[in-house]
Amino acid sequence: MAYDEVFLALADPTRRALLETLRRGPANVKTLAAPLPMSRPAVSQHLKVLSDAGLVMCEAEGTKRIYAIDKEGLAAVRGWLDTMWDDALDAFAAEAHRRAKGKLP
Amino acid sequence: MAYDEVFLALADPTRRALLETLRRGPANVKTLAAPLPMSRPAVSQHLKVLSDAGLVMCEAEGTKRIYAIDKEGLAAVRGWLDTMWDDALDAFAAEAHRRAKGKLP
DNA sequence: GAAAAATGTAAGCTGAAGCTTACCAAGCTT
DNA sequence: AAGCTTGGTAAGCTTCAGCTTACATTTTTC
Repeated sequence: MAYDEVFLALADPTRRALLETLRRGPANVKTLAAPLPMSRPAVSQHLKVLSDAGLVMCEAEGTKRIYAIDKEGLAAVRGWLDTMWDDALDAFAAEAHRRAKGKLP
Repeated sequence: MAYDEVFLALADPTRRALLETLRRGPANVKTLAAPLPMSRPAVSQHLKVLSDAGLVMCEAEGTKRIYAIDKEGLAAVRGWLDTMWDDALDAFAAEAHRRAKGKLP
């Protein structure tokens, strides 16, 4: 799993807006592009980035492409954050203990 | 809270590497820069981005600046992801229900 | 107080991300 | 089958992120 792709995908506000729309359920490209202040091809490009990152998946339905959130990508980010969070808590506790024991600031 | 800054900060592999080092406890700039394949000023710039995003905090100690993980930034990202996750689960369940009830694919 | 250590900042370069327009492909509709 | 709808892709432009070198600043040390 490439964290680089996932975080880079999440770094763009337009792509996060797309995800927030898809939060409520699947949608096709035209619907997704409608409220956004940019051209439809731009939205297609954003969707490709999200798709490559594993954050959304696509299913053809006639001429339409129905996009939906792919939980795998989100799970990966959650895992990374959880590890970071737990270790940071441990390090924080250890640091506090070290300070309380040794040199008081 | 500016998600833009946080996600943009996390999008860079060097900055994630810095966070993974800080996971194990606070460190100064020289120590953080040592294993990285770039100049020390570059690392300083990365630390500024992380700091602006609220992901790390800094404390002066003599001429040294001790950087440490700031849990607030991480918490913000976790919150965003959790909301996304929960809503995506609901939407997924609703979609499955809709399909099972109405037109079977 | 002069030299050294640690670090932030400015200026400049390079590559890549994001947008647009134009074009192409595939499926409905009549 | 001719035309409309939907949407992916290519080429080109512009802006910005990230790196480097050079310089300024602050605190410690001798």
